[in-house]
Amino acid sequence: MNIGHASTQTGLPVKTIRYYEEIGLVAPDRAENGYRDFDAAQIADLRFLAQARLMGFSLDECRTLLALEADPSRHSRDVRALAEQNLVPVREKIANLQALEARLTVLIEQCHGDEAPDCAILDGLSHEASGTTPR
Amino acid sequence: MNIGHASTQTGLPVKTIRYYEEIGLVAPDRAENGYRDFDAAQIADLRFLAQARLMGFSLDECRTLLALEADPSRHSRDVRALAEQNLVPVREKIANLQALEARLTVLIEQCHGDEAPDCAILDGLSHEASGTTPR
DNA sequence: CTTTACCCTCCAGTTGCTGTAGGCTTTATG
DNA sequence: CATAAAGCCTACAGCAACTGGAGGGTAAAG
Repeated sequence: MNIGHASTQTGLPVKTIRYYEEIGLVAPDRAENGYRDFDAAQIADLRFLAQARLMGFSLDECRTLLALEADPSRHSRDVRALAEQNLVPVREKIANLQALEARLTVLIEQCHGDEAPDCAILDGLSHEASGTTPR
Repeated sequence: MNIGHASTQTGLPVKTIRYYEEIGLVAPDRAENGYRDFDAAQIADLRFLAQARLMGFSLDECRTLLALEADPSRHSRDVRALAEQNLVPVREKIANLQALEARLTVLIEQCHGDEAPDCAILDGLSHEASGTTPR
């Protein structure tokens, strides 16, 4: 199966598939004309990758997940640990974004949104906070 | 005020401040020894930038916001439009992350997390979905 | 006087792709 | 059968927004 077909089968853009090969996530054979040739197992891997990416796993985590999937002596505990690790930053991001959304919404509500230059949003950005420690 | 001091005053890492200069967001003077020299207005700009970044604005949007802040003939309507534009992807991201968190949580709950290889998470990644259209 | 702490510039790397250029191969159409 | 369109290939550049490191000058402290 050539790369275009693999793309329609997995939902991954052609470029992305080539990239995944480049970084060693899949290793398709090559036909005589140099075209990549994916077999069923590799298509399954690509689908797995697509799902794992959707679930927020990094490509590096995906690599680990693929290895776990291929390893019959794996422990589900290890997979679970990885998934739990992944959940932490997701929850953090949600919390941060919600806080952000709240602050922005308040600022927007306070801004008149008219011809005048006075603006609660600019004021908020100017006079708020300071003193977070830099690295 | 040299860059280290500017960093403690604004909470921005030294490297980031240099980067902001490189892309033209601030233009500090230079002392005779070549050190950057920030005045009060520039420190205020950096603080503004730090806040705006925290609020999720891109550096490009920050540039626009800084220009609006400096422009006495601005209309608060324009600022508000920008802030509202910014809110849309924030809300999208929240929704996506929440969906993600839900799916991941379910998978984790279903996974035994023991010595055995059977794993609901791997199964979920393998057998779920397909057929999203590639670009 | 030497150590330590800052400062400088320039270059490379990060993540996960995406776009473009230049050039084969295969397939469809006239 | 000739040509054109589609699909494949490689290789390089670029995106956001920094971060890290090398290599070297300057300034404040002991």
